[in-house]
Amino acid sequence: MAPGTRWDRTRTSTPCPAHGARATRPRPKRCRAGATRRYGNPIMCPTVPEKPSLDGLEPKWMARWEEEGTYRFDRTRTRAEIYSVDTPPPTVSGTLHVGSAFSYTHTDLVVRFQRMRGREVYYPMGWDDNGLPTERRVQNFFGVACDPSLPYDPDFRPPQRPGRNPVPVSRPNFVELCHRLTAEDERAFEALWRRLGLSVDWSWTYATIDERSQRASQRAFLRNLARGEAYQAEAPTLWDVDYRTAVAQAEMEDRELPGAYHRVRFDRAQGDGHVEIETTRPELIPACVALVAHPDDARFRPLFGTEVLTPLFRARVPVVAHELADPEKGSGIAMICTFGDVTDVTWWRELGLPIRAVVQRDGRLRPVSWGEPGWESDAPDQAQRAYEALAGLTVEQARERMAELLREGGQLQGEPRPITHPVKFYERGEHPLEIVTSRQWYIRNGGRDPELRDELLRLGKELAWHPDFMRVRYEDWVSGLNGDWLVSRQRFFGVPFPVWYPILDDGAVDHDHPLVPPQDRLPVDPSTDVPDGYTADQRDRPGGFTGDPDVMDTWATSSMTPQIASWWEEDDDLFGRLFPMDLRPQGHDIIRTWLFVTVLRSYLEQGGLPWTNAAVSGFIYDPDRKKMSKSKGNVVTPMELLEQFGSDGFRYWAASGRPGMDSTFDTGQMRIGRRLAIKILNASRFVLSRLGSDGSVTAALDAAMLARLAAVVSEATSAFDAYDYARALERTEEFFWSFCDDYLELVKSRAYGSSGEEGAASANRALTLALSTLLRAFAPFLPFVTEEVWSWWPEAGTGSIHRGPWPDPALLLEAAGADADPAVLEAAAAVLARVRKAKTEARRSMRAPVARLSVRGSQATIAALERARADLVEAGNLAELVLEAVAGDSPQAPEVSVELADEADGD
RNA sequence: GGGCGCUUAGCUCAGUUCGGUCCAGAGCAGCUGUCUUACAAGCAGCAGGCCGGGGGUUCAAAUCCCUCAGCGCCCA
Repeated sequence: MAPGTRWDRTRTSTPCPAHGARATRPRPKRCRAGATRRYGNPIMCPTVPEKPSLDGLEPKWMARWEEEGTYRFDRTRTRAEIYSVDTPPPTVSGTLHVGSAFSYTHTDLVVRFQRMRGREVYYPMGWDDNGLPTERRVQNFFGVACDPSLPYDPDFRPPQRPGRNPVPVSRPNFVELCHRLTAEDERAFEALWRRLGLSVDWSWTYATIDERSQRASQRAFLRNLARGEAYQAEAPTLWDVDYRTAVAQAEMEDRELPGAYHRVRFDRAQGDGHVEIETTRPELIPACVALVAHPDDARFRPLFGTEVLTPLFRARVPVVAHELADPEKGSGIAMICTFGDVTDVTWWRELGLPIRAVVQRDGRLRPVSWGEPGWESDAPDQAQRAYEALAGLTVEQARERMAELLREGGQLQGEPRPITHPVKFYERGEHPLEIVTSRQWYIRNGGRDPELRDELLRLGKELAWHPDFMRVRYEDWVSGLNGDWLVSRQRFFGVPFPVWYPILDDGAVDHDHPLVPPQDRLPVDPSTDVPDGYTADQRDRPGGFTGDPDVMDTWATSSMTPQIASWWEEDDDLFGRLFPMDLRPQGHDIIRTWLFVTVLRSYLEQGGLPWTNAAVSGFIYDPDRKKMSKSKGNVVTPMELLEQFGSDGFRYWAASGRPGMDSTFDTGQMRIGRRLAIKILNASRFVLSRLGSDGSVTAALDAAMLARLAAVVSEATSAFDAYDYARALERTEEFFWSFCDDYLELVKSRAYGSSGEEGAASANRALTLALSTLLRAFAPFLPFVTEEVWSWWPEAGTGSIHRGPWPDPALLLEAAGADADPAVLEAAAAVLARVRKAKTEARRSMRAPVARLSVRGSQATIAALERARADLVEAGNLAELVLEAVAGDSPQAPEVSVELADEADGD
């Protein structure tokens, strides 16, 4: 909607809260100040269907919104007018999950509200197709495996159906297959999102592996490098042996696993005696570099500074002291290996121990020559014989074998003692993580830098969290970081590091002087592109260069989505209008990963927050409080639900999940949502199909209803302003049902003209105003049915409800008039309820006539009822209504007595 | 082991900021009626709970404090 059309005028010179501002047949003489009458003469409305239905609404309006560009973003608006959303790009290789549709709906609710409030919404979609999930899916789907040593085959075709053994393919071929499969996945996602009614402007869609994203990711990395925020280091690294890649702290998780304490004897090197340690990883004895005990532990104090001999391998290792050694654990003294766990890394680093690594990157023990430098032994031949039995085995196999060897040598005390203990895993992995030493890229994240950490904590306080308590998770995570962010991944489908290394004349790679491209060359692929000053034939030759073989952690790209979506460094004008963005919606499970790294990158690059609001959605559980998962077989695809309950029904359920709260998967709620949508159709048909003459609001009952509605709108608005869409829906819905059950029943006869033209005009005015208001208040939740009804309006065709203005309580109060009193409606509804009750108890129809209804109540109540007398009489089908005020203030409910007419007289 | 959240009717949940007149609520399911000129996919009514347990503060607690238990998530 361009500025200067309908809604603008609505808000300025000629407010017409009912609908558009353009009146077809204005009757100025009946207009009160500021209220243009729209429907002068009775208009029978041919656009209202005889039998309204929800069927087919989704395809109809999906297509219309696309055609008309309803959700198109107008980039000429200023930053203050724009509401920009950093949509979390869904992982397209993942399953289309009910939980995703749930949380993406939450974003859309807020977005639609903001759009109706007049903000120009920038709501793009992105696809996260970069990374491991895609690689795995491609491997399984096509039956291939990436072998980076192979050359590109331009004629490659994947097997018709995946064979037993994967077909090796080159990296470029593999990447092609990744693109091919993700393109299909993206189509399925887009179809779902459109059907769900997300008001995305699809012309701004991006993918985390597309060229612009790669450029942004590489550009940010080069800038981090130039500022010293990115660095490479040769360091112990968490390593997944199945995926053959390094893993960051954020991707690691603990799992409880059975294990066993092996009590192993180490002989003292000087003099007699021995020391017994307990270990769950005896296979690492050849990697043992020291024994460690707590400095205060009197049992071991005499040993500090002495040496012991490792069993079987007879390597001399020192006994050292460190506070992290737990006197309560095992025998109180532990072996330090390079590396069995993260504590070993700490000890190794802080105690300055040597490295004796045995686990290679495939998770097997590597060959070692005992007696050589680094592998000294008092008995090299014996050590070598023992080790030959282990080399080449996996760590699990080696553990078994080692236990046998120790048992044979008499160095195992007793039998292994089974325990359960937490073991570190890559979150997607199947085997425990190993720790290997390798050269990797890191980005500083405050884990080793208190000043940076404090800045990040400060930003966490600056960010508006919805709900607020989610901030704590961020703060806990930032405070608990103990190392920089490892961003290298030894994978294939990802954004490569834009870096090459010179190869010296002796063939050694000079990692200390990386070659980087100028930023205007980005994106580059160092495996095919050539650094400036070199030629292609110098690749991997002495005196030439070699490309960095790794790709970046997917989070290294995903952390840049605010910059990518805002066209950072690509379109400065646009960036200035979008950044920092207004909203980041996301799940609470990825606060530590996504939200955190995004704040980090934005701080490093822009010096501040990437967005002002973070809205956190909860999870979906099945009714047994179990997390829904594919393995439990309780997953329903979202598309099935949308088809069964309608998109509006599904959205109703999603909208009832309060921000940040986990919700139960509940098709009952979806059915209620669908019923609400049907009710809206029917009530709207009643109001619109027989629009009579429309005047000003003169009846007290009508004014009361509008005043009450104004209060509801105010409440819904402030709830939405606080991102509490669930409360906004609840309040609107509560009003709507009583509007239908009480007000509509009370006003029905008068609207039909039973009490003359003025009464009917007042009723029609109030009805159309209320309907227009309710439709717009429901529009964010139920975009399809509200749009459908909006289109029935006689002047429809001029615009979408979703570009209409959010209801304004002031206009409702103005229409209601100064002396509007909500108590009139309340009192009348309460009395009507008593009449219904009497009829129900007498098992009579609701139409059954009442001979006499008498009400005794306080002055105020009786006065209120008096003002609704005629409506009450007609709604209750009363022959006689006696209202009697009792003196004094009686706060009790009025006494109501109902005398039904004889059955013969009425029905 | 630490942090956070949750626990209200058979089920799903409001209400807890800031204690009192929404304080014990809604919807669903159940039961009983009712074809009413927008809607039987509707409407009306009925019944359902010592607000997780215990203790405390207060004239007054679902609401504030302490404690215990169960469930869930995050982190060690």
